[in-house]
Amino acid sequence: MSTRETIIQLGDQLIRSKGFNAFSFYDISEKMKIKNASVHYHFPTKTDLGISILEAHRQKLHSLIESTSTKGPVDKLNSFLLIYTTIKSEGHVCLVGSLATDLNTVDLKIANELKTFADEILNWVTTILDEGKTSGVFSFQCSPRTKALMVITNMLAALQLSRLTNEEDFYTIRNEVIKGLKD
Amino acid sequence: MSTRETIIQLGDQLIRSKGFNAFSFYDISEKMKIKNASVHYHFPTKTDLGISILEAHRQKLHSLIESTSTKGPVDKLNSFLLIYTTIKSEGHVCLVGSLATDLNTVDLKIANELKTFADEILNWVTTILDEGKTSGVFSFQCSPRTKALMVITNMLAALQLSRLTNEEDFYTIRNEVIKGLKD
DNA sequence: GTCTATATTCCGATAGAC
DNA sequence: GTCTATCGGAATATAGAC
Repeated sequence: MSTRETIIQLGDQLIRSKGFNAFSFYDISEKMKIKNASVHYHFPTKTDLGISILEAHRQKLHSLIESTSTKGPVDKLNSFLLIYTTIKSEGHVCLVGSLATDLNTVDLKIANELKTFADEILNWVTTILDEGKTSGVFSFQCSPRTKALMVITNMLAALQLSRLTNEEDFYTIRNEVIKGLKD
Repeated sequence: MSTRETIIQLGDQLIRSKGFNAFSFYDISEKMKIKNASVHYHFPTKTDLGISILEAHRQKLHSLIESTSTKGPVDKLNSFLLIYTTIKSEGHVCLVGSLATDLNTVDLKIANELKTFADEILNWVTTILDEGKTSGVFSFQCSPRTKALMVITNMLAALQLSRLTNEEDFYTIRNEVIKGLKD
């Protein structure tokens, strides 16, 4: 992996473990055994790094949407839920949740990129649920978009709340989300 | 209101608008037209202030639980949901969500106080849903505690996600939470 | 591309006068 | 209880050598 990619990866982990305002370029340089100034060579400002981290997440999402495009709604939803299970196994929170709580402190460019990312996630899940409802593998009363909002908020906050109440609560919520698609 | 109470109130708003690591004692002193050092007189460390803010929230919760104790489950649930609607009207996120994403950066005392607060919220909502299920005004398949986890995660993340997708999505989620208690 | 060195700003915290 | 003044540390960022 290139230096640039490593910085993005470490920055991503730091945002999701400590928050955007709590991590520093030194945190990254220290782990890579390079100097602070070297990180600035690749990303002049912290905002530049934030944007690149968001772009990497969007790219990864686009790849996942593409690679699961021929599968059924159940498989697609499992792919979506697996994102959160992976994050939980790392003990972190998701990028959207972490940056959403810091929204008023980040550069407008980051805020806008984050909004685009959130919209893309919402649109994907809405499409999955719509397909599933049409084909009959999912059953719910409200609109696919509203159900997508419910599913996403359950998973996003499951990562945050289960840090406080009980780690197992994440899986309790995850299982109930799945059950909630068959009523 | 006393100086101490004003500091707590402003600190609370700052945590929920900018996050714990992004606000400073100067932010508070500036708005109160006093000096940085005066804030430190009331709260020697930032951790001390964080603890007091959490204690104030717990106290407020206890008062709400007490004052609604004679009401029915529907009224109690509306009181719970009103907390989030009020926060939304201010454009902020909730204290639990804000501090949960910063959990790895705060003093252990704050983390423990936050966990207690989250447990108290979960226990209250669980009790409300249990009462409602027993009396028949609420209907759901899973356990009251699991349903409480679903409701809380929906509301907590609705504040965060609706900042990004659409402000109206908060109310969409809120209404769907209510509908979800009558299936 | 990475380094040393440094400029600049900001923050948490404290000492001591009033 | 609030003030002035300041210390010490940390973080973002840049200049210029290698």
